[in-house]
Formats: sequence, structure tokens, C-alpha cells
Amino acid sequence: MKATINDVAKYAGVSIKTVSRVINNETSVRQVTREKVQNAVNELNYQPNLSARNLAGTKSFSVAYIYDNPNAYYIIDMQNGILSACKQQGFELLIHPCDAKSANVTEEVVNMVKNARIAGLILTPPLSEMPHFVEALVDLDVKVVRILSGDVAPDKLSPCVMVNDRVAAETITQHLIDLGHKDIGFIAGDAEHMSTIERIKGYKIALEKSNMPFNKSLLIDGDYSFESGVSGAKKLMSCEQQAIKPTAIFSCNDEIAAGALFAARLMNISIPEQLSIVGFENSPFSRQTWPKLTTADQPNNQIAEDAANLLIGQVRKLKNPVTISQYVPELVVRDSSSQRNEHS
Amino acid sequence: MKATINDVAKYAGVSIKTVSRVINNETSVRQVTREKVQNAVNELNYQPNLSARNLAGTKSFSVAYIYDNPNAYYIIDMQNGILSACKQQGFELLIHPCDAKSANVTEEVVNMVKNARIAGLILTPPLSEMPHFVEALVDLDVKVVRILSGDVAPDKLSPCVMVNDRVAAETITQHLIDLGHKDIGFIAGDAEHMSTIERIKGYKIALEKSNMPFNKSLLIDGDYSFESGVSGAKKLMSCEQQAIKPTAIFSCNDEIAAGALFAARLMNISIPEQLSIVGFENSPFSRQTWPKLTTADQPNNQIAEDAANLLIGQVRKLKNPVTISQYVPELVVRDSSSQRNEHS
DNA sequence: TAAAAAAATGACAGCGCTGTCAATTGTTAA
DNA sequence: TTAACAATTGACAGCGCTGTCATTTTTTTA
Repeated sequence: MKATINDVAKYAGVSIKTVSRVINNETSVRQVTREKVQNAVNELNYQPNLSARNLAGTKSFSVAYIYDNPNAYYIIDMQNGILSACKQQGFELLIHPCDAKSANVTEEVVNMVKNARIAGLILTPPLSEMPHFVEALVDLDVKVVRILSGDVAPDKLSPCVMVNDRVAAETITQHLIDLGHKDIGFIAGDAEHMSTIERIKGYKIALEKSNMPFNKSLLIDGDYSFESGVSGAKKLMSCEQQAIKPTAIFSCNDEIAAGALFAARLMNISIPEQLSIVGFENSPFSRQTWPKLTTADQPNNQIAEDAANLLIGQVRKLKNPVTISQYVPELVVRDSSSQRNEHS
Repeated sequence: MKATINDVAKYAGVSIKTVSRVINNETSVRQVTREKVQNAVNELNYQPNLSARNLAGTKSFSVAYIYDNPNAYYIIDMQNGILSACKQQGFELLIHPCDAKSANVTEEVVNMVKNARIAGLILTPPLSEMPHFVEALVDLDVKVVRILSGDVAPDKLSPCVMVNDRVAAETITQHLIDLGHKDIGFIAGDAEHMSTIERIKGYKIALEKSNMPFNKSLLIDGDYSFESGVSGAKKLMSCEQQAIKPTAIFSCNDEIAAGALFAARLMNISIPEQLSIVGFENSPFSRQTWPKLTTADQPNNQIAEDAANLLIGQVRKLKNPVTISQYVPELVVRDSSSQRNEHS
């Protein structure tokens, strides 16, 4: 049978309360005692019973992942990452899908958090970028960790795990510049998403660093969809609308890139010979196109695990706080980008 | 504050034990008493405390969704459906990703189930189609519900929610026949998946019913991937390899169809004028292609909710067993299929 | 060195529920 | 009508843990 706190107490020769103190990382336990208990815990392979803890205590051992559903691949990756952190730390994960665009998301999620005795929340874009939503949750008695685009947190509302889209976008753009491209188009994602804003910034910075002009007509609005990739690429590559036709297109994500690829085929433009197209995210999409996409790899699983550990550290008030982490997606060169063809 | 069993008991004028009996659907409670309690429960908006139940009782109020990850869209849909059933029934959902191809999946999942005090499991393909895996779990003290392809359960191991891919595939094929197509290609998914087998069956049945011959060379092996759609379509449409070129292609899922679409463009075959292509699943893929795919819609959310309700009904031993359900995906006609062009 | 203060530990109740078993009520057969 | 039985209900302990507060031990101060 599974060991209980009583077994551990007996084994260690202390009271159950002392065991409780040790497993809850409380301060007032002498070092020798702590070690005795720790040893007993290990020997008996003791795992505190979550139900009992929840029932007896005022603290909670559940964290929730609140998500809207922009991208199923992303959600699954996140979820798996969070899950593995939770498993290690003896926490429980609640999954809570919701609709970011609904008028009463905030109310709905606030209620859910209140009713479910939740210790912490993990928020990903677009929810993590909605100030009012985040504020309402932070005001509650829960810890929050957000995953956001950028290099530093935009506010002090909560600890954040940052994904530096800007630098990654700069690298991608530099990759195209290195390949000799002079006119690089950009198809954007939803304008209000931080990731779009950051990726555009990175694109501009790279151009600037190489003393290349930023040409407004090469920046096309889009919305992180296949369709906007198709129409964006058409605009960029059509003679009527474009004075300068780009020899490379930076798509704000892989889905857009897939659309751009498709449009290029329609227009009989061969990739990458006549036109280089790069994506962002390294989603399965980037391997389901032909040619396969050059893109930026974002280790979502790892990011999520980090965020979860950060959150749980907060909740448990561990002394050794996980250092705030920042990720920079890395360039993955595949087949959709190549040297600029002088004769194209 | 949240109402407890004591509040309900006081309100109804009975002992807490009687309240417990009512909320647990036990038999020996007089009708009038049951109603009094039910009324109190409603008035006070009482929700039994899961932790307390888990701690005190021998029963469990957790169900787990064990999944392998063939398709993120599918998983998310399933998960959301299960979640909404759980919420209604006061159950908790545990999420457990695993790798169906790993040698010790069975062992790993069996351990997890044993350790976590789980009342029931929901399995989806490919896990639900692995006999040894399912047997090992059924032998444990848990209820299992599987989601499977077919019209009737292949065995008595567990109740199943059936998705009748065969009939749906027949409908799709009939749709193509109705459009005048005589030579209909088929690009298959993984050969060992029941869904592939059933969809091929449906395809053949439709041909037979219309007295059309089944031409082996029009049936191409594949594996539910974009790539196999590309290569499958190429095979089907290349002059060297095919004596008869099809005027329509039935792809085993939308991803394959997207690949086929792509290949068609490469070969300068216009869709749907020269070639009709249909998919299966109505995944987001089918709307991210151009033209949009004719496909079969599978209400995954609904299917999952049903499966979860079936499972929870089992667990709670409810008298009114949810009727075993069977779903038939429905034809969704979009832009990738059209009348056969006599001159193509 | 003793007294006072601080730190460490433990005893015990109780979180909200279910299982066991005893008590009560209703029903049937003689 | 009453004993004998079945159906219904309730009293109470206890699941594994934490919170409170009392007790013991150690350290500090005078």
C-alpha cells in the first residue's frame, strides 16, 4: 500500500506534524530533523496525498492552464510541458479552454478560479496579453505566470517567460540578407498580437543594421492564417500592385508561409529558385509544405515546463527562485530559402 | 461560502449520510426523502467536494484521457468535449499523453492508472485499437470507453462510441459518382488504422452499388500525412504509371487531400475543373487549402462528450445507461469537387 | 548561572465526505 | 393482531493531511 504521513513519521521517529513541515518546506525544522525525515520520505517512496492536502489545508496544489485556441499544435505542446513539471512537483493540472474574444471571459475565468481553489495560473497569448484580464486574475489570490513575446516583461503584474521574437526575427531576416536578398517582403500576423509587433521590429532592425531601406509597400497586413499568406504573397508578387517585387518573403508564421508557398505555385514562381519564403514557429506546418520551410524553432514544450516550474516555485515560496527565463527561437534552415538568383 | 453536505442535511432535515446516499445515487432511499434532499441540493447549489470524496471513499471521481498524438486538432477537440461532460457530472479530468509506439506504453499507463485512483479511461485511436493495451487496462479495476471506427464494437472489452467511417466514405464516394466521375482514385491512410480500412470499404461499396469496377491501380497506399498526399496524387496523375488517370481523388483525410491539392498544382492540374479532390475529417486543414476541401465532418467534440458521459454513467452505475452511440460523419461539399469535365 | 526569549516539536481537532453497523420505521405473513 | 422480516435512516469513526496552540528544547541575555 502507499505510504502515508504516519508511516513516514514512525520511520523517522518524529511526529506527523514535523513531516508535514518538511514536505511543505517550512523553515522551523532543525537540519538534522529535516534530513531524517527526508530520508524516510525517500526510503518509503512517500508521495503526499493531494486530496488530503486539499481538504485539510488552506493552500492548494492545483494549477490551471487557461487557454484560448489559436493553434492546436501550440496548445498541445504547452500542455505537455506544463504536465511534466506538474508531475515532478506533485501538482495537479486543470485545463480550462475559453474564448478570449467573448465579452465575459474575465468573469468566467475569475469564477472558475474562485470555485476551484487554484494556486496558480499559466497564461499564453492572446490571453496573457490582455491587460484587464490579467489584472483581474492577479487581484485574485493566485499566482500567475505569463508567456509573452519580447525581451523584458512589459509590467510587474506577474513573472513572465519571455520569447524573444524580435531577435529571432532579426536572425531570420539576416539569413535572407546573407543570401543576397535586397528586397524582402513581410507578411504580418494579427496586428494586435505582440508577436507580430516584435517580429516586425526584428525585421526592421536587421534591415537597418545592413543599411537597407525599409520599404513600406513590402510590409503586408495579415492575420496568422493560411488565407492571409495566399493573399499577402499575391499582393507582393503581382506586377500591378508592386513597384518592387521582393525576392524573399518573411512570413510571420508557418501557416502564412504555407499560404505564400501555395500562392507562389499558383503564380508559377518556383521556390526557392525565384523566391525564398521563410516561416516562423517550426510548427508541423513547416514540414508539410513542399519545399519544407526555413523557419524559427520555438521550444514550446521547454518554455511551458519552465513557466510551470516558475509558477510552482512561486506557489511554494521556494527560496531558490527559478531565474526568469528568456527564449530566443532558433533559425532552422530548410529548403524554402536560397541564394538570391541575380537573373530573377 | 460553499455549501457542504452538512448544510444540505440540515436544510433537508435528514442526516448527512442520507444526503450522501442521494448524491451517490444509491437505491435504498425513499422517493419523498430523495426529493427533499434533491431540493436542498438545488436550493443551496451544492457541489460535493471532490477531495473529500476521494479521501473518504473507495470510489474515485477522476477519469483520464489517455492519448497519443497523431493530430493536435483532434486531441484538442476530444479534450474539450470530455471536459464539458466532466464538468457537468462533477468529475475531474486527468490528461495523460503517451507514445503508442513505445515498447512499454502498456506498463507505463497501467502504473499511472494504479497510482492515481482513476475510475475510468477514455481511449482514442490508435490506442483504442491496440488489443493488448486495451486488455491490460480492462483487467484493471477501471471502466474503459473507447472511440473506434466502425458500426459495431469489434469485441466486448469495453463499451465503445463508434464512428462509422465506412458509411461516410460511401457517401463521399457516392458524391463523386453523382458528379459523373467514373475513375476515382483513393489515397489511403496508415494501413493498420481501422479508419483507413473502413474508409476503403466504404469506397468499394459505393463503387459496387453503382456497378463500377474497383481498379486496384487507383488505390494508393499512404499514411495520413501531407507528404503521402503529394506523392499519392503524383502517382495517380502521372502518365507513365497510370493507364487510367482518375478524374477524382478521395483522400483518406484532409491532410492527405491538402497534399494532393498541392501536387495537382505542381502538375498544373486545375482543381476542381480537371480533377476533384475530397478529404475526410473536416479539420482546419480543409479550410486552409485553396480551393476549400469537400470533406466529411466528424463532430469530435460531440463524440468525446458522449464517450465521457457513457464512461461516467458506467462508473456511477446509473440505471439509465446512455445508449451506445454511433456517429456517421456528414458530407460537407465545398469547392474542391465538381462535375466531371467530359473533355478533361 | 538562572531567567527570559526564541526555536523546534508535538498533541489534537477537524477539513467534507464515505463505510460500517446499529437503530428505526414500514411491510408482510401467520 | 403480532412476530418476523425488509426497507430506510442515522450515529459515528476515520480517510491523510494541515492549522492552532501548547509543550519542550535550545539559545540568548543579564
